[in-house]
Amino acid sequence: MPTVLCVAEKPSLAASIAGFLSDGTHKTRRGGQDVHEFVRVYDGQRCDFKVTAVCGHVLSIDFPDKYQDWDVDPGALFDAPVVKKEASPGARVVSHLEQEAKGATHLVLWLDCDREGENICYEVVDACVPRMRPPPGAARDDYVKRAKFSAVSKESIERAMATLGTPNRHEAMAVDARQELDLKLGVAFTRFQTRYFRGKYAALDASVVSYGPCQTPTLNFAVERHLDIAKHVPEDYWVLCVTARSTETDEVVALRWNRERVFDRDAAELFKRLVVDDARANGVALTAFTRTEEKRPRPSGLNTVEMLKAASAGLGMGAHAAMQVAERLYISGFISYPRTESTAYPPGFDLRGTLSAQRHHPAWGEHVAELLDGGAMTRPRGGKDEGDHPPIAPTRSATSERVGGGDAWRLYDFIARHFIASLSPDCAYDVQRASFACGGEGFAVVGQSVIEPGWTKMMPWRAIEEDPLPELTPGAKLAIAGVELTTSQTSPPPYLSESDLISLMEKNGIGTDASIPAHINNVEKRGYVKIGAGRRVVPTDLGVTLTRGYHAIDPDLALPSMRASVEKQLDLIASGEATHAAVVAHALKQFAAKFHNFVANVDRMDSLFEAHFSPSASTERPFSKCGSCCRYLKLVTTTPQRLYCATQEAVYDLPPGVVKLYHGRECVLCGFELLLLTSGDRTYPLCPYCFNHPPTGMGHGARAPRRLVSGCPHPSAHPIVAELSTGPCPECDPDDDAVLLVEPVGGARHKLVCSECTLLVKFSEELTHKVCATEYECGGCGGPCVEVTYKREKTPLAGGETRHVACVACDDLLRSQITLSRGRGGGGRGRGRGRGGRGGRGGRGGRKPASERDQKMSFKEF
DNA sequence: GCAAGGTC
Repeated sequence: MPTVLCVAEKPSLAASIAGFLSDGTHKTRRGGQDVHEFVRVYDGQRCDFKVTAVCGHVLSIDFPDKYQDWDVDPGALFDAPVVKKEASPGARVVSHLEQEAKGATHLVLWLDCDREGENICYEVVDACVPRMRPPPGAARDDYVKRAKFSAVSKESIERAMATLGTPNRHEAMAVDARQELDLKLGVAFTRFQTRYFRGKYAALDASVVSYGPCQTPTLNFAVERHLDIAKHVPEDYWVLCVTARSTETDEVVALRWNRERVFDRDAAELFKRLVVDDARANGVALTAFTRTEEKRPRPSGLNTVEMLKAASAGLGMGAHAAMQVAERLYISGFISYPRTESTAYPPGFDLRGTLSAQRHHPAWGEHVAELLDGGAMTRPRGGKDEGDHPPIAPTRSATSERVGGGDAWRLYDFIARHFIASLSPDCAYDVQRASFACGGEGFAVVGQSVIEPGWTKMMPWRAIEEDPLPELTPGAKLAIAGVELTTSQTSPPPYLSESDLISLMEKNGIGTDASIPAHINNVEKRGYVKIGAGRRVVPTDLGVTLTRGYHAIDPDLALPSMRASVEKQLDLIASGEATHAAVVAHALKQFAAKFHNFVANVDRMDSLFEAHFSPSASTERPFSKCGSCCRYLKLVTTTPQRLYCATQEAVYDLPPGVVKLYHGRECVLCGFELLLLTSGDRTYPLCPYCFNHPPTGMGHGARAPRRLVSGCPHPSAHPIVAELSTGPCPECDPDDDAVLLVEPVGGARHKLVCSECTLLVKFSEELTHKVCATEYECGGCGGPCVEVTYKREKTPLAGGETRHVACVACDDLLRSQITLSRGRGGGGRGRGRGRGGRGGRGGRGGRKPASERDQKMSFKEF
């Protein structure tokens, strides 16, 4: 008799399928993998049927042995071959398939109907076909068939059996491509990072510094929130709290201010006065009062992701742990298959039967009986049937003792309550909304009272809070009971909850319902995050440092968008629009380029690591203010010297030289505290942010912003330079945009230095107190004037006057007091720019760049 | 020692 071998993706499915196809007459041969046997007509003749299963993927991809050595250049992995090996050799799945395929005439593939299932089809085919004995002359497509089912129900399985097709090679190839790309990208980066950082930082106690296209974006979500918290600057705000008393019932209600809050104290006090005055004279006017019946809809069916979110947020169970508990409940027969994307039950699902099983439960049996007998039972709301498995439901009634108490009971309790709730009526409640006006300000208050609790009886934590408003008549006046101005500060957002993280991952296509818990577990295991109180995900120093590093080198490495773009390319393979080879080659080329760029610029991540993991971290001291978070930057004095923002994990390189604070002055562009850089015998203003991120639009036309000579790297067009500028350097080529600057040194300010050449213009040290740039133009030559302040006792001006505004080129007095010389100049130019920090900030301030002023003057005129 | 995806 011909033999039909059926292979499902998991043992539970094999049992269900055998049950449906044999009408329960199958016999089960137990073993490592169960085989269910029966006789049934196939293709017009009676056949022996054998239904068995694999356990997910049979094979898994890896590098050949010679690439297992970590001494191999990780960059070479992108071009390395890949091999498929048995996924779990201990399970002996391949030999089981070979054994059962021996002599079989037909193979029917019952793998899950998704891309991964399509790929497993071919893994099964490769193991089985060589051992089969197909009918003579039959083509492969005639004896290897794919069953496509949209639900695990008798109808759907029978329909699949009647409409067998062939496996989809394109979809399988898309999975092959994903496997190869994930492997190469992940392993190359992981090996490189691990070796690089572990060798370098003794304080880093991580055995593996892993990278992965899913785990890294997962970490990135947690770090993004961490940085939002770190850069939060508390802001004072004021809230007008008004309580009114109903003159009819004497009840007091607290009104909510329509402005909610204001950030200006004077404004808040003004509003308060207006309200107090009007309230005293006229009371509070009720401008509107409405009453509406609203519904809180019952839940739809429970899928895996929703279950994990609820377990984490409501039960305090980690996603990974919850999944393990769910699996145990499933194996023990208490709940249905816990891995599903569907939130709607398939048409044939026996909802009433499943509910009936709970009729005598001590905790909720009464409610269930009401639903069943009182005709109140409904279908779950909306939802989507993804065709994989029905939503998660209890399969039999159980008590805490029966399931083993603890987490198993808490999860079972939740699943059962959710299921019963989804079949219960919606919750109906009455909402009362009242609007008030007083002193030109609007106020509102909302109350609610339950009409019919419906499903919330089963899930009391989601019940409507009873909080009705007193009966109010529109047009009524209320007496004021109190007006108070309360002040508070804005607070940062909380750390991401695990439940939020799961939502973000799902929304951004990071991982699947089955792998999301694994990724979260991964980043925790690797020491990138810690799960804090309330299951909030708090990144560690290592996690923050790595993520900030990726952002400094190539943000794509950490952002979820990279995964999304790869998925798009894989879709092209699945739809047959592109070949596996073309897509893999293209993506590998991109990845390899990213890898080499990462290696070339890894020192940017290094700077961040040093701050946390090297002994030099202790030598940092608070120095100048960060314009971004308003906290102090730390000056790291080890070469190359740099400023480090601990709250934002940003590093700002500084050029060589001695840095000092510039009288607490701030850069008008970015708000960073300005520094004075002394290099050689000159001192220049320096903005640490603009030095690393030269302001755009501050250059001259298409030319990049220039940097000043003698070690000062600041763009000459920057407003702080313009502020000190006294006009073009008379010695330099006008095209060089060289400007004479007042040397910004505290105390004796009596030198002008050229921004490009080594020219020094010194005012008499004996007479001069200080020299400043001004906006005045010289009446003679049209050039800028300087303001000279003479020492009181030495002033050459009549009447003891000390201020003298004049032009250095035209004014005889000034010309007699200056000497020109050549300075030593400073060191070389600053190091490369563009490390750490954030993108540029908008805003343009200060005066016109010095070079734009229409000024012609030659040295001879001096 | 390394990824992500199945599943137990």
